[in-house]
Amino acid sequence: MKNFSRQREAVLTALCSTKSHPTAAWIYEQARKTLPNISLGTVYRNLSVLEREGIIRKISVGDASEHFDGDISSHSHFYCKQCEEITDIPFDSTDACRKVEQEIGGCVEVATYTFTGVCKKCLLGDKS
Amino acid sequence: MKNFSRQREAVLTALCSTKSHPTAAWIYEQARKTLPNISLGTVYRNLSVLEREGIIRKISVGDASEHFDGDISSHSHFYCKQCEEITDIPFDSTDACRKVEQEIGGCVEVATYTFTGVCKKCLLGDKS
DNA sequence: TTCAAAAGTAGTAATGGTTACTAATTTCAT
DNA sequence: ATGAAATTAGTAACCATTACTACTTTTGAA
Repeated sequence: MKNFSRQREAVLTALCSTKSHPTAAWIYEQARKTLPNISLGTVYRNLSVLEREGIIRKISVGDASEHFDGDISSHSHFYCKQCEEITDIPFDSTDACRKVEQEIGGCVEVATYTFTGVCKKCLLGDKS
Repeated sequence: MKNFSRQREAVLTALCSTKSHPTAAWIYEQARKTLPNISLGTVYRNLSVLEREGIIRKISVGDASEHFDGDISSHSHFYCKQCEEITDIPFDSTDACRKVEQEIGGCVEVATYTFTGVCKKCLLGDKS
């Protein structure tokens, strides 16, 4: 375990405290509760470092901003385009990664499965 | 087949003329060859309309800008983070979509599988 | 045909997420 | 301790995308 700065620790702690796949802005707000002077740039830089180190993951669902995930185990995501929530799906992609590596003769580091649609809650609650 | 405006037609033609999963900027440059006065905003608006209609698809690989795909058949993508090229993988997700729908009790409209890593060309050409 | 409503457009301004920069602070190996 | 390397707060800049506006084109019913 590396010796993280207080700021990096706060960013990681905030991210790992939730399953909501938050944005940098959300993590910034959380981290400010323990480090009121932390800056947004620091949050972005540490998220970038943590992702490069393979400690966290970045998720792009197609909306305005990037989301992050403290859970790096192989799983997938469902994005509800109505309520904009991202939920985990227990769908492993490890086998597919090996297959794709053979297919392309390259090296696959990360697989991102994103299912987009409308969640149960929104389907029921919304008469549109 | 709808009756598209010349601009919308040019955007769709440009996108369908390549397998490179281009950005809005690239499509804009292509469309300008036939419609020199087309504006970037028009390209964005038409891409957005075409996507909403299900005629094209938007792809987020995690880099700075969105990419688009004129091929809406079910397939996956490999993104080389070194040369930043996006290539097609013949990996169907239809069955997985049905599974996920049962899993969450919602409705899945699109599945995006993105494999990220380093492609064969970059692995061989680069001694890093 | 005619003409008003609807749809689409070019050009430009504004937005907002993210990155870059700078001077100051902290960390850490010697 | 001490100097180099890493990190930070704060702010400015970047740039992909969206919003806005006045104008043009299309459409469809009378």
